[in-house]
Amino acid sequence: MKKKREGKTTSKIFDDHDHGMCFDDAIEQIENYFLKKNLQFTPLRRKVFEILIRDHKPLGAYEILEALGRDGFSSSPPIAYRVLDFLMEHGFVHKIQGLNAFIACSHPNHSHSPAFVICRKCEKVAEIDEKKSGISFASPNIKNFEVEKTTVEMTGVCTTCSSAATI
Amino acid sequence: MKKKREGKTTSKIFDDHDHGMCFDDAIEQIENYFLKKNLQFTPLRRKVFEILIRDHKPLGAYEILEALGRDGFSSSPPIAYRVLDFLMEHGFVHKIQGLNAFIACSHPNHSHSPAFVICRKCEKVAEIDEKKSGISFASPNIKNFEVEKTTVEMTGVCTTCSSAATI
DNA sequence: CATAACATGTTATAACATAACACTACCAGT
DNA sequence: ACTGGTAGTGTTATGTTATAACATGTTATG
Repeated sequence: MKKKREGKTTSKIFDDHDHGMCFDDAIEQIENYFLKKNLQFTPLRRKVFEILIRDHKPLGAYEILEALGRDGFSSSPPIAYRVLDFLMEHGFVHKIQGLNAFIACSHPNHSHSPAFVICRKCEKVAEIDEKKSGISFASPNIKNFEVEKTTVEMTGVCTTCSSAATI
Repeated sequence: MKKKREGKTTSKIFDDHDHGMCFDDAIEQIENYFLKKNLQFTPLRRKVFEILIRDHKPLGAYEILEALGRDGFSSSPPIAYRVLDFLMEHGFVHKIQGLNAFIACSHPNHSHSPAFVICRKCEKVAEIDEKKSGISFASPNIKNFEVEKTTVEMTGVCTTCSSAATI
């Protein structure tokens, strides 16, 4: 394995929601959304989403595949990538470019341009609002260019990791 | 090839600098920087930088390797990745995460957090200032987290591509 | 029930990236 | 000059991430 993605520790910014609640809510929200949009929330799609929302940390496609395999699903790469693409299209999953990994959306009811804070030591990731981040997309439209999608990732070290150890 | 990276067309935002000038200036700037910092601007490093600044478009590591091979350098993967890492450390090259590609820095004299505008049709990329982008990092520091590096990429369609064809 | 659209399965391979080690050149201290 | 350290490059092998292409199954609909 190139990286471990274990997530030993935790910093405040990463803990501002009730995760048990988040899980149930998230499942309900995605169910409602799919119903409303007449999309199929198939067992495979449900499983992939559950794997992601359960851990609520970024998982690589091949980690998701392993989990699928353990749960009796097919685990050849296109399976994961297709479902992930689908869930991303509808905003329930985001890709963390800096980690080549995928994470369940923390704010599925907003139509938002997500921003992520990534600890390079514990690899915990928080999805944040523009407001909280101190970042602001005052006008996401640039002259002569129509922006369709924004990627914003902030990498650094969380308090817990920085206080815990030698850099 | 998975992708072509041809860059057929052009939109205003992508053309706001004199590229001939940019090339010479850039070489001079990097030379001065290396001199000042007592770093070696070796033939290999120079060549990689030239390849990138010459095209001034994002190139994949393996495209750079091909170019190195054509110019008589070794072209095994670590060669490119090592030099690219080195040039990135010093801010002369950036990685475009959305394309798994590398591009020479357009503003090497700023110490900046670059932002990129990427046309998903022609794959042209522009590096922009915070100000021009309408984006602003009002306070890149987040409570309980020290941001070391930001990734900002805006993907969409440039005017030329959108006016040229059916979406 | 035909058929179109969608979903999943499978094989193979492409594209991207790093580990580990070898070799050379150069410089500093003795 | 010898020694040892550092930096740069070269090489082999392999690890990791992602997609193409095609087959099969499943569902909704006329």
